[in-house]
Amino acid sequence: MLDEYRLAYEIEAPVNWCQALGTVLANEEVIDGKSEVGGFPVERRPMRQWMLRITAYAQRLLDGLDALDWSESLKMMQRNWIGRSEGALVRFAVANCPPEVTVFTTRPDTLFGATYLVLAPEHPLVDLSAEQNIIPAAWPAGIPDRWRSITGSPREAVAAYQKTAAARSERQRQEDNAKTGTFTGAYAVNPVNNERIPIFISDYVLMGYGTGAIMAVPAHDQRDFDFAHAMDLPIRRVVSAAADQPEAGKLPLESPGFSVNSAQLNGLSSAQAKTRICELLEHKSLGTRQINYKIRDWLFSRQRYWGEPFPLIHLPDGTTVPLAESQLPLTLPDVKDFKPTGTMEPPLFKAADWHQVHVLLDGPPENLQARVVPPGTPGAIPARRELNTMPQWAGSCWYYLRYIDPENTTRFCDPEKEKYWMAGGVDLYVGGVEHAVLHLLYARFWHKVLFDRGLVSSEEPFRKLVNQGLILGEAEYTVFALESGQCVSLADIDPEFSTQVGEDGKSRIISRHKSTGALVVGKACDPATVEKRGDGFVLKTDNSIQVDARSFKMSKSRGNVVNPDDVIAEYGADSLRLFEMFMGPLEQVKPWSTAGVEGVYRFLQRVWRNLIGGDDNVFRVVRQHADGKWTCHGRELSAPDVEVALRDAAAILRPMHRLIRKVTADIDRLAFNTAISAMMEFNNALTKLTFVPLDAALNLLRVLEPFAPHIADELYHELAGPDAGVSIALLPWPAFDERLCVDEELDVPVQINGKLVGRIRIAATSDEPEVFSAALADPQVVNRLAQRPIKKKIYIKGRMINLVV
RNA sequence: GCCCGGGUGGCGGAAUGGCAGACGCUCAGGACUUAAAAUCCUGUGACCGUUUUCGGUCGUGCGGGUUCGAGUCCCGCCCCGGGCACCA
Repeated sequence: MLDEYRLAYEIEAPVNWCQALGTVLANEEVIDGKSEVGGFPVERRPMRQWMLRITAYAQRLLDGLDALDWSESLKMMQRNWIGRSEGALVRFAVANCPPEVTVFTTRPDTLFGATYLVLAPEHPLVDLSAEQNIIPAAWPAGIPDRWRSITGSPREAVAAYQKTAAARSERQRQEDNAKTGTFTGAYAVNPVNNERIPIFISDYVLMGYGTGAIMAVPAHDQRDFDFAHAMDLPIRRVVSAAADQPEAGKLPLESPGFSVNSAQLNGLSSAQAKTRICELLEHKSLGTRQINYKIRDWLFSRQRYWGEPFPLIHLPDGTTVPLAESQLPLTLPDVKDFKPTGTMEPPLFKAADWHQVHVLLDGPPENLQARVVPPGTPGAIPARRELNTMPQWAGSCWYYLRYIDPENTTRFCDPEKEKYWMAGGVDLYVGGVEHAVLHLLYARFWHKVLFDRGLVSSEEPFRKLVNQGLILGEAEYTVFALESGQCVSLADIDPEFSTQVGEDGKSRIISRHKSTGALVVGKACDPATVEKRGDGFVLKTDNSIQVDARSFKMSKSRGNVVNPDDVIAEYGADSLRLFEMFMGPLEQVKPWSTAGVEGVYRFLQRVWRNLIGGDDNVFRVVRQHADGKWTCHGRELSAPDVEVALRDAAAILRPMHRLIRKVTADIDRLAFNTAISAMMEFNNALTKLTFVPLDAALNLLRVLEPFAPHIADELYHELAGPDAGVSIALLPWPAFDERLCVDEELDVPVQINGKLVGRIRIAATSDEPEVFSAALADPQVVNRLAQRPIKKKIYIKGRMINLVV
């Protein structure tokens, strides 16, 4: 319960029904009138469904974003979805008719410019079957013809328009911005100047937002402006862009300015006028300040088998009570057929022996619980289980909490463990941006509910969030051709491509020839047949033909899907994993490259060969024992070999410390690609050695382990033998010595006036005067200076010398 | 239209205001091989000159600016990707 309202409630309302999926969907799961999963058409249908009152948390979901370490774009998506807007409710009396029309406006300062009202076609005050509607029996005298959509009575005109509007899907409404509507025959009275203004209905006003009614200010709103033009309605300027001229700024002027033609508001800035008019309206009880949100309640039931069943029992008297706690958790029944029924009934409807039950009611009247008992139990009444199930988001709203304490049988999670792991939210959460207004919004909502009930210690679930970039399909080159087969340059076709799915199920890119308008069809071409020319790519055989080069989102119809199982089968899971991290920055969108996987696969093979030898079984890892003896694969090294081993150990010492430092720092900043480069460089250095010191080998494996765990552990066991322990993953992370990360001698570049002229070799310990004298002694530098006097000397320690002449 | 993110070789990308192009892919040449694959070595931003080992000029989407020094900071554009959009 929240403010006397249940957080979960059942309501009969128009919902998003998707026939292809056989279920209803939440608003968040519908994109441009199609299902988010699969892209199937979605229609509005009235159904009785469960809702969660996420709107009650709208403001807190908005406020909570500020402190989160999430990308600005992701926060923006949530802010847009929640859609807070500040404004006022204003009540308009209807002439000769008892009901009032209440409108929501974010621009109450333009009230004097309201020259008509518009109601959504579904608005209750124009519902012809309702007792209290505002439609008069006959048209008022002298109205223009174009105000009426059809000849006939106002009731007929309204009914006709409602019918056309209902036939247009939301998608059609969005695509067609032309303004249509009809006069209702009724007039409203503008409360600030008592002017009689006509009331229209039009589908540019949506029933689902605000009050479903607007005051139209055509001078300061593009949509109202368009409608006023279509209906020949008066346009009255009430805002000027400049304080000192009454007519500044072209109409429609939507940006704030200074009030004009607005009686007591004249001269005020739009912001001041808003405050003043709200005070006035509130004083006269004509309106109130109001904050509106776009977000709607969350439709939480689905007609699917695979989902958590609701622990609810419907009683014969029509009431619904929770299942007895002793009978939780409620699990799905075993069924043979779990497919959608093809009707609007959920699949569980078919499990009659599961949902038809007998129950006993326990507990106080305001908190009844239903306990399922065998039929024939004295006092038992017949009842029915809830047939809908929860959406897939239900589990993802709390799994991160359950992971903390998965074996707990009495609570969802031990409070002590919750405090330890969740202090301030999950430390780092990595996920796709496609969850922006789905999982990431829902989970925040649940978490706040749990917080309010004292069940979790933080108000937000995910403190830091990183969106990994989408992996696109392999780069493709597309050449366009006419139906005759003649190739057309990219420059000669309309840059707006569209995609068409052919009879074979494959999609093709099509466009039109710029001058002739003829159809051109895109066709993939081999990368070997194109070359770079200027900003783009052209055919090698005909340089006048430009081709399109880009990567596309993987999709079945395009046929560019890469299945990770196939990659694993060919290169192994380590290679796949490693390559995904090597491709580039985590958050960036990047194209797939099978040749690239080959590259990291070769790297792993080189590591293997460096450490335990290849087919030739030449073992190279050497270890020094406590008694000073050196062995390689159990054999003692000869004296000359010991010399070599000592030299190799000295050569690899500093690179090894640098490797550990680099990987440690890069993991911290999630720069996995550069961490892997560092390992590759180190491994290349190992290749040049005759003998690989054991600690260099083990440290490489230890830092490689998080990236390629299987091969790292395998090699570790090979090298460490019986002392290996369970896994390299359990060994502590290696330490590095900052002093051993710097070479004893450095090459420092020398610039004259910012231009590179040479480089000098200095000891790492050299101070500034020593460096300058070394630089000025360098023949190359002396030559380039050509006797010119030095005005300024700049030395950036260990990195750069710049001499200004 | 509004709001984010991004433009660096043939490609993916690297670079606390300090040697642009690390690392990998691709391609070319060489070694090994009867041969091929695999592997190893060398080269691989563009242009120009000596045509050798070398030297020069230009170069991080475009145009300006700050600075001894700019891929990096500032101002103005262009292009690409993503999100939102009849929400009053």
